[in-house]
Amino acid sequence: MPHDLLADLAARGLVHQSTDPAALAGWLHTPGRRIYCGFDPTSDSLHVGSLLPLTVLRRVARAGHEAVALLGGATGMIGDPSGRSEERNLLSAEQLAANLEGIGRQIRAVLAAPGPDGAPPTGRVHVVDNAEWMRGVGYLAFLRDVGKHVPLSQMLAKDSVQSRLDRDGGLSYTEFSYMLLQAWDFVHLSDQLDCRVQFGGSDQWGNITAGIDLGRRLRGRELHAVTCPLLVKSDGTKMGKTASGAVWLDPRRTSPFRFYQYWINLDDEDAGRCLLRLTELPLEEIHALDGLRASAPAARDSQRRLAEELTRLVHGEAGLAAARQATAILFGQEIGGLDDTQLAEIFADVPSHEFPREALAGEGLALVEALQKTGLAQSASKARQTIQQGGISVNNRRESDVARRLSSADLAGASMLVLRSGKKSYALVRFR
RNA sequence: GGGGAGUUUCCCGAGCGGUCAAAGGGGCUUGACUGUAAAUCAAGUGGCUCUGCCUUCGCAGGUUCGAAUCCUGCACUCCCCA
Repeated sequence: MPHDLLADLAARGLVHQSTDPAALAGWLHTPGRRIYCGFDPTSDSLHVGSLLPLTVLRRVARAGHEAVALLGGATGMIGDPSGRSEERNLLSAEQLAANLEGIGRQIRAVLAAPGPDGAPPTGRVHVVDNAEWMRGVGYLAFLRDVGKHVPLSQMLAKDSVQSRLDRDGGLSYTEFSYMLLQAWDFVHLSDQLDCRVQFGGSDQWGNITAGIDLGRRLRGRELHAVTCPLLVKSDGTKMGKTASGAVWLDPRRTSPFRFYQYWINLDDEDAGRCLLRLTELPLEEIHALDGLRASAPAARDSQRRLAEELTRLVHGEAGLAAARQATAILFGQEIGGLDDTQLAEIFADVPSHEFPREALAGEGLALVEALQKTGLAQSASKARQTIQQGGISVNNRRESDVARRLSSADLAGASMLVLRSGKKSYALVRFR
């Protein structure tokens, strides 16, 4: 277990900027210190992008300190303009409540999950919602107690404000005020929990320093900031984005299998960086994996290890087992000998289409039609072309006959069969 | 307000009145190679009851045996001058 939190973060490339390192190290010298990081309730699930700050909170709790996860129940009413090019749409109260409930549950689960050593973080974990203390604050009181102590020149100088003012859309007074709320959160948490460090993505620097300034002015207290670099892939795109959308932590949005596959598919450089930044594997082990990646890239040990660690962290052992099983079947040979329940489970997140049982009788169901109905091919013409090019498989066995018809002999389970286009696009066909 | 240029199939972009479903590039799909990678190479890329048929070239009309290509009107975009 790393005892020196800052050194561990730095070694893993997790520090982008920080306030005075010496003072920070001095404060952290005492065990049991509290460090907080905020999470925006913009959706009812976190996605891969939030994994970075979340795992940092785990590191905090593993290093003998206490992690404070702040849910933006109040700030979520406003919307953070940082890193945004346009004004945010306000969330409805119901939506906000659902989002808080969803991400709160995820945060607690991830922070309580066992690490690679089998043990969960030892440090205490606090999950708080800033609506708890903001709800009762009146506008006039806030302006007098907080706003009065924040110079407009400093607010205007923030990058997040500047970049928006330079744009056509500008930003509203509401979003402009966001940083005051976050600043007050920091001061409040320093009052209540003696929490003196705020951690966040590099885009949060402006908001965090606003809190530091406020703490100095209101309390004469020294607060600290640590930001991490934004997690981007080597091709410059955001981590966690795929062609089909974001990779979510919620298994209903992104199945454990697809979550696992996301990491498996990272290129070498990204896999190495993610091992370092997102997993809790010891540095020696990560360096060993770096070596293997250089000497035997084809083995893809890094990707596999990364996918295993993160899938276990987010979806538990059961989720990891399901993802592995699905992977073995999907990337294995011919599919067969499985029952419908297993098939349905493995292909849970794959598009499916149901045909009446009679479709299999007589001359059977045209493969072209099945491909079209399942959405694997956009039209019959495309379906034929793909078959001719050798891109279509039935139960993982390549099929090159354009006139192929499916019959009951093609069923992989009692009433299902599996179609595949190319290497990775699957569809489940059910007959009832 | 005056003058000019333009609107093409997912995007950019070429298109002689017939041989244009429409050059080329990008993207995307599939294959080969491979590491479920990258790069590279190859094929495909409007639809269908597919050696043919139908629908597409801003919109609506017209000329013509025949138009994305010519004419008229309308809409929108861009540039220059006031």
